[in-house]
This record gives sequence, structure tokens and C-alpha cells, in this order.
Amino acid sequence: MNRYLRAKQVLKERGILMTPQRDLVLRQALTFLHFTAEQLVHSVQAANPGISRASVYRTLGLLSEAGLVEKHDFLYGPPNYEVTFGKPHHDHLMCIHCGEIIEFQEPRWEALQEEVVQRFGYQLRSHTHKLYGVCANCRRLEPKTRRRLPPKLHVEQVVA
Amino acid sequence: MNRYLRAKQVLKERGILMTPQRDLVLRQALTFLHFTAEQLVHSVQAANPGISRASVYRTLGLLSEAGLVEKHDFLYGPPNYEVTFGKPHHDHLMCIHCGEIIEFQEPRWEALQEEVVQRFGYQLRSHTHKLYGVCANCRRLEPKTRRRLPPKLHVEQVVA
DNA sequence: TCTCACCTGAGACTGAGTCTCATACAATAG
DNA sequence: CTATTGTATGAGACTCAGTCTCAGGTGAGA
Repeated sequence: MNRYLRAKQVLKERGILMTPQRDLVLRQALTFLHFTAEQLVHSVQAANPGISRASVYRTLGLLSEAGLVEKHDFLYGPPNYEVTFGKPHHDHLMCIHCGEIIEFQEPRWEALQEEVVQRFGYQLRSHTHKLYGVCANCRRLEPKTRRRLPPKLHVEQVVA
Repeated sequence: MNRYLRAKQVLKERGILMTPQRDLVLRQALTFLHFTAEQLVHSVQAANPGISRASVYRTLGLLSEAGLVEKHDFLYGPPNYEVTFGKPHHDHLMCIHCGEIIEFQEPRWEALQEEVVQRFGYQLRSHTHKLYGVCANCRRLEPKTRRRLPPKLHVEQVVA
């Protein structure tokens, strides 16, 4: 059974009504690896222009609540969504020049996290771990020819 | 020499003109551990009502560019700023109920990060690592009496 | 003193969502 | 099959956090 059908199953189990609009939003979201909300709006409206922005956002919210979709605030570029349903847990590495996003797993982190959190008497619920760097390809290119990502004012501290 | 004077020094070295407005924004920012942009606007305007929102934001941008301030997009609550200048590098642990933010250092992560990034041919530039959990105090309280943080639609995947 | 770059406040504007509200549809009861 | 009730929908106003524009002000150096 593919992700689409399994996702529909999850929504059904949660008692979320599947309307044609929601179905289309889900199907379009599944065509992306990572997407912005407005990209999703465009792709949904390309397939059916009658569907409103509000419905797309509402459905995105529904999918998030159901744990099928995650939002990512990367330091560079606009907020970004991902259908995580059916994918193993992973963190992200982004190239600050070309915007490439790499998903990776690093089990050794997870153990360390538990340790840190317990040190403070906390119970871990979730985490976000994002790495930013320059990919090999962008390093090869001259600075002039690099496409800088849409500027975003605040830049996180540079790691030595 | 205190943080304020050293920060001014850094700005001067970067050729950033220190106006009375900028000076006040810097001084107010230094009074917080973490703050929202609007909190800073309020505290600046409390000290000098003539200073505009735009100037506060502009100065915040300047301080960011100069590497004195960092922005944090936590999953819960509004975006959050921190004067990191003069503080050692650290990551954050937030209680999703009371909003407490704990800063901690974990050198073992830094090494692991380098390893991961090299695996993909990247050159590491920065990272954000945020942990979310429930603090001991909030766990003791009944759910009903807990103050939930301002709801934010999209909730990141829960870690097993 | 002049100059010219840089800074400022006011307020319009933007992007990313969210909310409202009247209408439309779905599921169930009768 | 109709009525009822609950939920979903589209349009568009609204919000929040921030950014931009512009006319006027300020300040460091010639």
C-alpha cells in the first residue's frame, strides 16, 4: 500500500472527513520532497483552480495535527513543509548557496539528546536539528556565479 | 570591560555608526536573556518613546549581521532573539508547557556534526539544535493547570 | 561651512497565515 | 426522501512580524 493510501487511512482513523479538496491537497503534497505553503497552493490550484488558499492551509494544518506533515523554519529561505508520514525520522542539512536539502539519520545523536535532557530533569518530546553549510559544487563555483538564497535578515552564529 | 562596551567596540570596528537610537536598542537588548522583537520595541520605547519600530528592527538586523544577535525560531511561541555576543556557543532546550529555555553546551555533538557534514561533501557553516520537552515542574502539575504556550499550528514530529 | 553619505520616523506594504461568515455539502434521523 | 445537524468551503478581510519607501535630519570629513 502506498503512502497516499496509508495516509488516507490514518486520516480516516482519526475521523477526519476526506473531501475532494483535501484529497487533492494530500496528493499534491505527496509529489514534493519539501515545499512551501504557496508552492502547494499553486500546485493545487493548477489541478483545480476552484480550491481556495484557505482550504489548502486548513488541510495543511489538519495534516500537521495528524502528524503527517512537518513544518521547517530553515534559516535561509521561506518556511518549508515536508510530508514526513512513512519516512523514518531524520534531520536536515542545507546548502546555504543553492538551497539543496539533504535528509540524514544519525542515531548517535538521539542517545546524546536523551542524556542532555535528563540532566535538566526534562522529558524529551521532539527536537529539530538543522545543519547549514556549502555543498561541494557551490564551493567549486566562483562567488560571483553563485545563486545566493533569498536573503533573510538574521543569520545564526557561525560555528567554528 | 563589559559586554555592552565590547559590543560597541565590535560595531565600531565594523564601521557601524553608533547613534543614540542604536545605543539604546543595544543596551535594552542586553537586559534580556531571550526576547521577542516586539518586547524589545516596547522596552526601547518605554525608555524613549520617540524611537520607531523600524529603527529597532533595523538595529536588530545590524546587530545580527555583526554576529552579536541570533534569531531563534522555536516550534512553540513567537520568534525569539538572543544577544549571543560574549556568550559561548550553546544549544537550547525548551519546556513546551511553561516556555522555560535552558541553554546548554554539548561538545560531543559538534564533532559528530563535522563528521556528518563531511560525509556529504559539505563545509559546515552553522547549525541550530533545539530540544523540546516537559520540565520536571510542569510534569508534576495536572494537565488542567498547565499554561499551554501560545498554540502554533504545525508541530514537529514526536521523537519516540 | 558645505557636502554627501548615512540615519531617522511615519506609515504604507509584504508574506505567511488565520479568521469570519454566508453558503454548500454529508451523514444520519425520522 | 426530506429534515436536521454538523462540518467544509470560497472569498476576502484581517493579523502579525517584519520590511520598505521617502522626505527630512544628522554627522564626519573636505
